[in-house]
Amino acid sequence: VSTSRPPHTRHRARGGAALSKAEAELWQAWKHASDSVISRVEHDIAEATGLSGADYGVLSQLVELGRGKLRQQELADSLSWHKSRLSHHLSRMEARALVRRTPAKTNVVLVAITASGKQALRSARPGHARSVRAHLTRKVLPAERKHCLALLIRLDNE
Amino acid sequence: VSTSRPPHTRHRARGGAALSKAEAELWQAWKHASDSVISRVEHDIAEATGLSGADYGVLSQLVELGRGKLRQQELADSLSWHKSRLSHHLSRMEARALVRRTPAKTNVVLVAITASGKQALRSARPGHARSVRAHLTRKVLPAERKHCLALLIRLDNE
DNA sequence: CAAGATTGAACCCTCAATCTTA
DNA sequence: TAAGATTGAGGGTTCAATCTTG
Repeated sequence: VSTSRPPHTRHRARGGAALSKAEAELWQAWKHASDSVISRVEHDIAEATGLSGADYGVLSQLVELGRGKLRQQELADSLSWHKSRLSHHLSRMEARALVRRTPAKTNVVLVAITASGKQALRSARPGHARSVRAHLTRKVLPAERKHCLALLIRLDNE
Repeated sequence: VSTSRPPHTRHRARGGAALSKAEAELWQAWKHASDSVISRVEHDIAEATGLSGADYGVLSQLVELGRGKLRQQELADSLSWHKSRLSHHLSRMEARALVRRTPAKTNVVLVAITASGKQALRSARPGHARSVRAHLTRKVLPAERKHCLALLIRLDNE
């Protein structure tokens, strides 16, 4: 009915040969796991505090990387976000008074967490920690932790 | 990444104690890796064929799970998608003639891949396989593959 | 010109409400 | 009522174009 079912793709993985069963399995597992861990944590935070995962990431980078303030571009880099994504997002966060933008020297914009941003972050932290533990760190056994970290870093690079 | 942890938040180490350095490290690595692997693959597919990762997932489930057709609900389950996400997405795909929806017996809608959907999928497959290999499967060493798969499944469950 | 930032259009996803039919 | 599906609103993300200033 459809395209040819790949009959024997097992022995040689040439340029565009179909994924082997093992490869497809790994890919599916990766898609599902990466999707579900992140979205569970984000769901937990949002439910408890009204902050999205993105909001939480912005606020915590501001306090942990800067001491409450960062240049916008530096913030974008630390989050691996496109600058326009950050720009749009900060507009929304600014409207909610979580951050404030102030033009600085030349071409640069400083982003600062506000008092209510700090408050929101403070009250979100415990739940965030609980959620990360429940959905990620508790499920990675101590024995595999180091190895797992190395793999994740390898996957992120290049 | 500076890490001055307020010492006075430590003694209340109930459920919500701040993440340890190791935990935070794992969480950051997870966020970055899961984000970048998926988005690299999606970017590659989109660039080569104009299909999004979501499009590709829908089309391949249709041919691999059904034989070109599936009940909408079943399709949603297999993708772990909310039904409304699938409904919206199918509307867009239907407008591009990649799939066709036909109401069946009772309350059920059958989703079928069209000829051009098959064509699009066929031409996207080799690039998809190359991309998945480049960004995921080749980076997981043979020795760690099995272990990695088990971890991913563990993370997805519960 | 280049770097930093913004904007608007188009697309995507979630949530809650709704429609339809058994 | 319940299951299957749709709809609309509202955020969120990307891309390309634009603005601004050194």
